[in-house]
Amino acid sequence: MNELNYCYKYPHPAVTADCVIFGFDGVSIKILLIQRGIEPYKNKWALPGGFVCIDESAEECARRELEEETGLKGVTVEQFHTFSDVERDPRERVITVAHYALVRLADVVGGDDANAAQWFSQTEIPALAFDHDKILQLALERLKERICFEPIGFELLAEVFTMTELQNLYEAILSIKFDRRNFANKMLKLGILTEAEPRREGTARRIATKYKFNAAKYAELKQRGFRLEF
Amino acid sequence: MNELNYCYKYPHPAVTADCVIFGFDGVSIKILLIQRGIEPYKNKWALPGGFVCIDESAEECARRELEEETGLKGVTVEQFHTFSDVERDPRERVITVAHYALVRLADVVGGDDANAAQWFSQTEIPALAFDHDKILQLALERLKERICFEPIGFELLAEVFTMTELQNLYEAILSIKFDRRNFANKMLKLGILTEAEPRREGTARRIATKYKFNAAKYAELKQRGFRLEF
DNA sequence: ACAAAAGTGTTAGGCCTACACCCATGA
DNA sequence: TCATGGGTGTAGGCCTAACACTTTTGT
Repeated sequence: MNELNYCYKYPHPAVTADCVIFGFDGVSIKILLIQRGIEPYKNKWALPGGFVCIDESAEECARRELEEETGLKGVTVEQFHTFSDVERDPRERVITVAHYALVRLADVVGGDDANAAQWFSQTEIPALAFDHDKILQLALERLKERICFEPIGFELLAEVFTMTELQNLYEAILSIKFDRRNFANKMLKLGILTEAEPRREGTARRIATKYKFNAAKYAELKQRGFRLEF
Repeated sequence: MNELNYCYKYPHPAVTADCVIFGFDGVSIKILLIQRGIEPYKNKWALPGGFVCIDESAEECARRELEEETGLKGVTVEQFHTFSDVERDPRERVITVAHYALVRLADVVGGDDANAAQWFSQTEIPALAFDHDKILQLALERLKERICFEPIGFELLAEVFTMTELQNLYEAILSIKFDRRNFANKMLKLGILTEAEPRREGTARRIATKYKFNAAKYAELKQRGFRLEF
């Protein structure tokens, strides 16, 4: 079963799909890495991902590999760049379609098989296999750009969250501090948040108002040509 | 020379790089297509592009194919999406890294060999080979998004242009009408335009002021964290 | 002379930013 | 009681959008 059974008239590159998975712990952005069990780069940390099968799209591959390697199921991944430099992989020519996804930290079941999947803060990231450092850097840039124009941040928070949590998230991603009142005003004015529970009257002044992301309202606004900007 | 000399343990897809080339004739956006000389889809119109060689990146391939098929040299192309659906090509599994570029219409020398390269308005686009309709649609969307945040429009105009020409370009891409004065104010306030020639005094009131894009100033502003928005 | 293009300013409303004090809770 | 976090409003500046008339030139 080690034979070279698949033959072509011209050389073909191999194609992989890799995933940059972002999480948020309330303070900083985290990235999910796996430790490689095989050569090359054995024992090095790397982005989850693997070879695209002949009967699946890159996105399907990314989701499949993500589940196999980290236990994450049903994650919405989005491709952001294809890395096609010639010398990316010592074994053979490999082109990678890189994806990113935002997940709630709590959803990661932890390495359900031997694969060590682990969350890292941006400051703790070890040297990565292949050109995964480069892929990660670009993913971070895209995340910053994206969160200004699409309500992707909510995917990182619990379904119900406080304004402070949301602000912390924006501040962590963009590395900017916002004024508390201005942030809340701006965010509420967008009209895509709903108060999750009726505020309690009288007594509880200290308990923060809880919000939910209102996906239906966002979809409606977007259809009308509304452009989110932050 | 028809032998299958390149063999792998697992099946490999072929990878192509295709280009959506935009031009502007002063009124509408144009797209450069080539007529295919070979099967499949022989005689159909298609995006310029071709198979990525084993020793070149997707971007290098896009530029090479562009020159071979349309005579356009030294164009800056940018990838915008990778199309990896399984049934894209009847011959074999083909994954395409799609690129776009903006060029001045005048720069296209015209089909320098037998390849018929021709500009089409959006409304005249014929049925395209493969899934190139889909690729083109996405490129148009990206162009719209992009022009709001990056000064890419200038690549479509002559080096020196009038405010009206620039406005026509924005209106053509975004399908929006702007107020003449507001458009000019907003654009000038960005600080990335330079008057190209000193205005003539006295006599010529009717002759429009000519501008140039000031790339140096834009680079400087951008480095300071300035974000272009339109 | 007529049509087409270009030059020119103002106003009102909305949005952004910066900023300070009080109250409730938990340690 | 003290530190922390949350709730709340305003004023000034800037940007935006809406809007009309005049001049020049080419036909």
